Amino acid sequence: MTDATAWLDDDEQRAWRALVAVLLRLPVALERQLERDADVTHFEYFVLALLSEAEARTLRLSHLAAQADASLSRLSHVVTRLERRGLVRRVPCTEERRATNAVLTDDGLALVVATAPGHVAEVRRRVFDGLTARDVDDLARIADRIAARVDERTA
Amino acid sequence: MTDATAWLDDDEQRAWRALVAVLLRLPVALERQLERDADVTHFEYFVLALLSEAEARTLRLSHLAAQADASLSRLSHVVTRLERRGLVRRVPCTEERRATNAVLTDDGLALVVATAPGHVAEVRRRVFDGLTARDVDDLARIADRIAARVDERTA
DNA sequence: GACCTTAACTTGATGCTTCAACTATAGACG
DNA sequence: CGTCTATAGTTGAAGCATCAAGTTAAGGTC
Repeated sequence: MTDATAWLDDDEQRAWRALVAVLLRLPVALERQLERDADVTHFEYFVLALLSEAEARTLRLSHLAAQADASLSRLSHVVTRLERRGLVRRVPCTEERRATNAVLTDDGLALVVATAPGHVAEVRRRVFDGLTARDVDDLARIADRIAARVDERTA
Repeated sequence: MTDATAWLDDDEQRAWRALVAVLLRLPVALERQLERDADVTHFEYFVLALLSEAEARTLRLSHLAAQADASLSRLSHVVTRLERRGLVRRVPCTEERRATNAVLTDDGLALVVATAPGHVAEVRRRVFDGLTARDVDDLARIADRIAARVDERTA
C-alpha cells in the first residue's frame, strides 16, 4: 500500500479506530431502543421532537428539513409516514401558498412525551455515564472542531 | 421507564449536539468522497480493504462479517455485488465445506491501491487536520469509553 | 447410524434514503 | 404585464440494509 499522502500515525490510528466504532455502533444502539420502545426511527423521533418544541407544535416542512439536517424529499416521505400513523398533520400555509406546515397531533405529542425519558436514559447510559466532567468538555470541543471541517467545501 | 431520569445538563447538551452533528455528517462526507472517486460504498471499500490486508487476499465470509461489524446477510449481498463487478471472487472452502472464501481479484486490489490515498486524505482533512495532538489523545480516550458502553447489553 | 442442534451461508421481501423529474407559487426586472 | 428564475414541496424509481426463512454441512449423543 504505497502512497505519497501521509498515512495516520499510531496515535491517530488509535483515535480513528475508536471513532469509527462509535460512528458505526452508537447510532445503531439508539435506533434499536427507539424502534423497540416506540416503533419509530431515530429520525422520525427527531422530527416529532422538533415539532413538540416548536411554536404551536407547527413548522414548515422546509424549516423542519433544515433543523433536522435532511433533504426536503426525505422529510416529505417521513411526514407522509407519520401522517398515516396519525402523529402529524399537513396543513397548507395560508401566507405562503407554496408552503406546507407540519403540525404535531395530540397522539404525536403523547408519543414524544412517553418516549423522551427512555431516549434520554439511553443516551445517558451509552454516552455520558462513562464520561467524566472533563471528558464531556473535551468531547464538545473536539466534536465541534470535527463538525466544522466536515461542513467545509472540499478544496 | 420512570420520568425521574435526569435530563442532560448544559455542558452535556453542548457535547451531545456536537457529537450528533459528527455522527450525522462525517459518514456522509466519507461516503461521498468514495462514491465520487471510486464508485464504491464506504462499506464496500472497507470490505475490499480488509481483504487486501488478509493472507492471500482471502477471508471467510463469516470472518469478514465479524471484522466489518456486519451481519452475514449484509456481507453476502455486498460480496454478490462486488463479485458482479469482478472485484472479488467466491471460492468454496475445502476444509470446511459449509464455508465460503472471498478472494480479492487483481482488479479489486488495484481499486484499493488507487483509492486508499484519497480516502486517507479525506479522513485527514475532515478529522485530524483540525485537531491538536492533545485532541487526538482525548478523542481516543473518549471514543473508547463510549464504544465500551455501546456494546454493553442493556440492563 | 438416526437424530438434534448449531454454524455458515443464501435469498426474497420490506423499508428507508437518495436522486431526478415534476408541479406550483413567489419575486424580480425589463 | 409577461417572462425568468428561485423556492417549496411531491412523487416514483433505484439502491442498500435488515429481517425472516430456507439450505447445506458439521458435531455431538444415544
